[in-house]
Amino acid sequence: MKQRHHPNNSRVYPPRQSPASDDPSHVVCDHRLVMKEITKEQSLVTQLRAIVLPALQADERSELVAQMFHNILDCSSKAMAKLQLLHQSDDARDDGTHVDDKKRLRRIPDDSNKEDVKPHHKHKRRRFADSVSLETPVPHYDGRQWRKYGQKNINKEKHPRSYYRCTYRHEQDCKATKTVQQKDESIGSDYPVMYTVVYHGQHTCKGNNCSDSGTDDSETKTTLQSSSDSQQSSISGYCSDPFDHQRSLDGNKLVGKSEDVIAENNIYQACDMSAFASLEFDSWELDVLLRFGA
DNA sequence: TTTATTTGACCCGT
DNA sequence: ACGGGTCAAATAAA
Repeated sequence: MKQRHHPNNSRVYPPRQSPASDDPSHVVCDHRLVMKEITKEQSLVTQLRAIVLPALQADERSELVAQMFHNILDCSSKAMAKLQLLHQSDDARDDGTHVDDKKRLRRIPDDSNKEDVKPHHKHKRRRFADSVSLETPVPHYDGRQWRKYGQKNINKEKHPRSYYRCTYRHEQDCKATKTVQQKDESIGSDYPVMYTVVYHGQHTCKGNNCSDSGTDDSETKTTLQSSSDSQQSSISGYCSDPFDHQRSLDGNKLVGKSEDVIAENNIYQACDMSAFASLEFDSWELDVLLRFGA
């Protein structure tokens, strides 16, 4: 490694349409707005949980409170999952196109035989049939193991964009990738540096930490109690720092080091994980965060 | 020695 | 031609 890595950015996937028109596209905007609000709500609830639970005595009441927090987050996660389904079906209706660029729509041509025409091609250009973007102060802590494979300076962006693919890409042919880009400015002075994370493709791997749960909301039903001790004990023992912990989960050893700014906002690191709820974010992971935040 | 990251080059879609 | 996603050799770290 020659230099510190700065996963970066600003908004990668802006709202697709102006809400001004009354064509069907405004529905997509509504979805985005609602999803954004739910994400905020999840974040706030998670933060509140991190504050409240440690303050309670370890008794039945605290368990009840923990369960209630979990239920609230679970509801939000389900709502988010449903909205994403709606959002994706909107994309699917969009004449075979999807947004992956702030300036234009990328077409998805049917070039299934193109590769045969040009066998010398070193690599295929990935075509993103599905992607989910979110903003988070903890871009690497999503419970998956990622391996960085590229970084680029993006036109008109202050910070370079980092490219990650699933660690099990080769072993298990998992096609999932993600890009991380730091936003130019924070939402507010009391908020940490935010990153836009865009996930492409579904995880098909089954290896360590890589569940194959997909976005099925039924997968989020594990209880706080039952899900925590079994898995997290083997993980939380690695470190006491949220970023070290994240590194151990991610397998991206460097990424955490460059985020000193975020490290000053542990509460956000520890709590603002709810944005991943719709991305196969299991409760044990939230639980781990909770402990760090405590 | 193995594994992960960096980074310039390559490739493709627009 | 340009912008951005990916590759892969070189390099660093464990």
